[in-house]
Amino acid sequence: MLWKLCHPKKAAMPVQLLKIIKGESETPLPSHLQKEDLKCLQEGFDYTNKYFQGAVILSYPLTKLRDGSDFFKVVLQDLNNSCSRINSINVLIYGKMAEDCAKVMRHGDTFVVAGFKLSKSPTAREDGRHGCHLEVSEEAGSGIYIYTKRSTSAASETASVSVAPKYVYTPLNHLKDGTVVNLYGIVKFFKPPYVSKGTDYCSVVTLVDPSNAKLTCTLFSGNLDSLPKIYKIGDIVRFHRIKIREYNGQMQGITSGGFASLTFDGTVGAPVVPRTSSKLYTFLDEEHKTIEELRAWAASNLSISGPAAKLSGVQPMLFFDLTCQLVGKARVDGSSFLLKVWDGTKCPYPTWKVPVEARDLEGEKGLLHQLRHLTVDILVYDNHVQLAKSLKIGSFLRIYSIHAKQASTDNQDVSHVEFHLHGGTCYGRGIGVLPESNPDVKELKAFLESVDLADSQNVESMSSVELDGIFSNVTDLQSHLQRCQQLSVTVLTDHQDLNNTELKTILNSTAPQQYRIRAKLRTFKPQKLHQCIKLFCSRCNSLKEVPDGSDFDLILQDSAPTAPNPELHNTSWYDSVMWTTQHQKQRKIAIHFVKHDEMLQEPEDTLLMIEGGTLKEVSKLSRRFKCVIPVRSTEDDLELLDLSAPFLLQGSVKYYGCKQCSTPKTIKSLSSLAAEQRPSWELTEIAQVLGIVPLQYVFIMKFTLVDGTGALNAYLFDYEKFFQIPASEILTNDFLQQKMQMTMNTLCPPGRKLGDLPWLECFIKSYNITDGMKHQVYYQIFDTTVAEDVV
DNA sequence: TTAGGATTTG
Repeated sequence: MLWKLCHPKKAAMPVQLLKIIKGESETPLPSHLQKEDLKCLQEGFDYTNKYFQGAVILSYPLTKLRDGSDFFKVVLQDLNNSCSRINSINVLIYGKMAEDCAKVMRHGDTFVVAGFKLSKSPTAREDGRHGCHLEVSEEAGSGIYIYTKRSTSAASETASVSVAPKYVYTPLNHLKDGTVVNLYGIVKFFKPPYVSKGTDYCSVVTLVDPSNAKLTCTLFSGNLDSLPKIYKIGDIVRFHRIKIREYNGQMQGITSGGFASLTFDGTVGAPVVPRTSSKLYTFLDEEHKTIEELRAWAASNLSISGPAAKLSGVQPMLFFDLTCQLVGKARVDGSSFLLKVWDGTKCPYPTWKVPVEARDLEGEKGLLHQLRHLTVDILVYDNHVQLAKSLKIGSFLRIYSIHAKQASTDNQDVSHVEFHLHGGTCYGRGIGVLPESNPDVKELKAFLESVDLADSQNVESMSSVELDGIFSNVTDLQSHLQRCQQLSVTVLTDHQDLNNTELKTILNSTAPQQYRIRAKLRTFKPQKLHQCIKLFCSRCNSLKEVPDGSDFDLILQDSAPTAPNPELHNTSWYDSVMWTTQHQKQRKIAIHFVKHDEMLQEPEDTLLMIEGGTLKEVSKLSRRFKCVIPVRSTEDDLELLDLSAPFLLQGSVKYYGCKQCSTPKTIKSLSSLAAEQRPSWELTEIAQVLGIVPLQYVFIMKFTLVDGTGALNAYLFDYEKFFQIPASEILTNDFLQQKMQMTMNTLCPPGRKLGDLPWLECFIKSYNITDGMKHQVYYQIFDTTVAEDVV
């Protein structure tokens, strides 16, 4: 059966039409609805989840009530009870539904009325119909489905038209005991679905909304798929037909018949795509707006914690949520089960390995071996075992509230970290499977693909037990180490035909010249590696320190009092949204989404400009969108902030402009890029149209090289080539920092005698610097890179 | 029916 959802073009139209294009003549009704026969209809019963079906035998003209609203009356005959004395009933339709029904309905159509109210019919004596009539309206959450035999315009296929119910949503501070309601809420806390002690899965969800009321819901379902697909705090849910009860003096939500949910990403600007297992649901433009409003409210009124921890950021003794991929799993005993997972980063502490029988370990052997230094063992207990067993190798998981337990082994003083998912569901402890479409999974997948597996196989980081597994005997191991010591840990990317020159010869020669050398790295500066990253202007050749994030925060705070100028909103080349925070100082935030061909692009391709945002908000947006430009309003255009602040953020990288060389232009200049065929939003292009000379991130280090004939200091000036790490990314990437630290440990292993240091093959050039009367020769490393088996 | 938020103690 093929359903087509015809979305209303304008938000003003409150109904949605569903048409069947091909297939059977009968349309399935929402599964929570139960059929009620005419003879069973009795006053005083709840017909919220019931429906009555009959043929239209009579209809009255559409009229208006005194208050101006529409009213429409039809008579339905119960075809199953055609021989009963009373076989017809009046249906009174109010409001917008009346108008819609009058428009589409014809005599002979089959009419389904769902979620109605039953009242005494004042005309029963005269018309001889049922003693009660049905009352139907959008406000009551009613639904009307009309089946018709009429042919459609093009083909004579069976078409059915239904007027979908319009739902009324109750704010969380207006909930009453014993009612069944529809509601929206922002997830403040949740327990991912787990196996209850009864027959169903259970999920506990606590919601908040702008009324500031809180509601904890206990949801049960035998079908895992029909529980809300919540992945993180801050997600937004829409619940239909949730029952409200009082428990311990507080309102509580609980699943009732016909419960249905939609879940949305709570991030401002993210696509509004509902997550649901239901194939048939209503979602109107109006509701789209509700989601956007809730997102904006949450962004300014709730503190939703940042990204979850990576293995590289594990803090011993604490609990954390981990987004990861399942590589292996194994049975341990009746009450515990082992999951082997990775997230591409390396845990900085020694971690335990749970001993299991090789035959019990499920997963691809080759991959398990290849990733052995990056995977961690998570032991899950009790109620989590059943779910853990059912997980598929390769799937992406979010494991909530893992305990990083610090422990030491009896025979060793060295402590290690153990990962436990204890029994119970306190603090949302549990396991959730994330779909591949999840943005966090997409990001993780891309990262996992970028991980160079050679990184983790550095001999330095292996224990002797692990080495024993690779080298079958001690002789093998020794010869491997010797080979490592003789081979160069760096290689030339050019000039391989040149012969080596001794350092003594170079020191005694005039500059400028170029040499190939073979030397050892005795020491280097700075020892604190983060200090070697600088910003470089290639126009004026100046070097600057990378500003601290707090500088940027201050600039943002300083510009916050300049309120966004509404006259600059929604131009031909960008769409704007603005809202005001509700806590403390009322702060106005505006986001301008740059369009292409009058359309918004996917977030990952979108450039946006933000006014009034905090550091946290700006950083969050830059992770989701391609480019973020912080701006402020003037009278006639948006402008960049002070050049001490980044003029552009991409992912976690902040790009700065040279204060000496830049002449910032108005933001309007960007519209020329937006109009391009395929705006690529490249840093250099954006900088150019904005009149900015961008500063480049570089590694600057001083290497003290020795070769037995002499020692010289050579500078390393590198964007990416030498370490094979982009200088722009290392400051915000733990993994790259570890990688660089490991590389330096290999080039210059701490605590080694000179004779035990590895050889470096380098290309250097000498040059003259004259500072006043002082003349000096300097050396710089170039066309050299760290050897592949080192990084 | 189940759970009803508020870390296991392996």
